[in-house]
Amino acid sequence: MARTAREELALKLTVVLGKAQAAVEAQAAAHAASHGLTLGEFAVLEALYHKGDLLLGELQRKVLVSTGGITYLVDRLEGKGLVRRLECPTDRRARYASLTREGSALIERIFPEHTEWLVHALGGLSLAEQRTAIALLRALGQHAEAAGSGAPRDAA
Amino acid sequence: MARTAREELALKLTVVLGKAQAAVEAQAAAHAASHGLTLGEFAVLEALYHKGDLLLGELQRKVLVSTGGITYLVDRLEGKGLVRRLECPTDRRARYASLTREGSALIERIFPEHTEWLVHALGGLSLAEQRTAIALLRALGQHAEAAGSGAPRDAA
DNA sequence: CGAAATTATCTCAGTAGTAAGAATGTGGGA
DNA sequence: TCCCACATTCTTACTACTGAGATAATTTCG
Repeated sequence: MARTAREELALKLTVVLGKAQAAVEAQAAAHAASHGLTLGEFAVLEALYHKGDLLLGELQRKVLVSTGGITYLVDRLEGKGLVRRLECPTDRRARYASLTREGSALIERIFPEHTEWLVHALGGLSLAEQRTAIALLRALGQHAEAAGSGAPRDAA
Repeated sequence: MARTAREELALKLTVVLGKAQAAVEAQAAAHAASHGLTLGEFAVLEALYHKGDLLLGELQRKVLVSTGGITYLVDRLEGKGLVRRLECPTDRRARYASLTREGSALIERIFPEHTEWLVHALGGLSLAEQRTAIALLRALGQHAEAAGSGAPRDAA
């Protein structure tokens, strides 16, 4: 029942991938929390900051939450006065999410800080190593996502 | 306000790290769910399978949940008849978590499948690339975790 | 010994999120 | 035009988990 090298590597890679991501996410979450935001809220503000007003559906796909989740997230940000909903002139089902003046000022102020935190957190790798890691993780992610449809040895 | 290469890389690395991990986790969760388990439940069974009976505190640190979380997880597994609590003979506060016969049979059966799913999900990288990724992610995780105490430019 | 600090688990209220389905609106044929 | 499939958001019930504090047992040490 000896485990193959391939299996050994897969188990180890899964573990270190999870731990590395958790550690980086914890850093990012700590920074967001220091401004009273969750990571999801930060992600919404950041998306609106860099892309301008977005339909809730577009935002939902960008932030990677469920449809119920984006409603909940935007509700919270609206409650904090950072985001508001705008009607869509061409489709009465749809709503835009849009930064308020306060939301815009907040994200403009804290996004550079956020970047600094990430630079700090990722400082364990040289720039060249980071480039290598990006390439490997991109390939890994794309393959894993594609593998999503279909179990191993699936005939489909 | 040009962004430095270092900042650009940090942002990109954070994104691809998160996506890659999410894609792999989704695969692992899908496999666990196909046997009626959450990833947390699977992790508990796996830990007990490979390490033998563990105190709840040991298990909690291994599975990376809060103290309340491990109580909840073990409650669920006890409800499913896969795990039972045993008293500790030398410390009346403590309890061991221990696989039942069914729990043992289940994890013994599905752990190899789980490994296969991971091998499949990680197949986007060659074995050599996986070794490189493991080394990089290990360094990344260790540094990020250590950076946990102390914001960037923190004097502490 | 006995008080204080520590450790181990559990309880409880709250949180961020999912999933399914309802409500509403849109647009393309027959 | 009317109908129907689809798109978009919201609602509701639920889930997995956290964090703070409660409880109880153990260890430390004056």
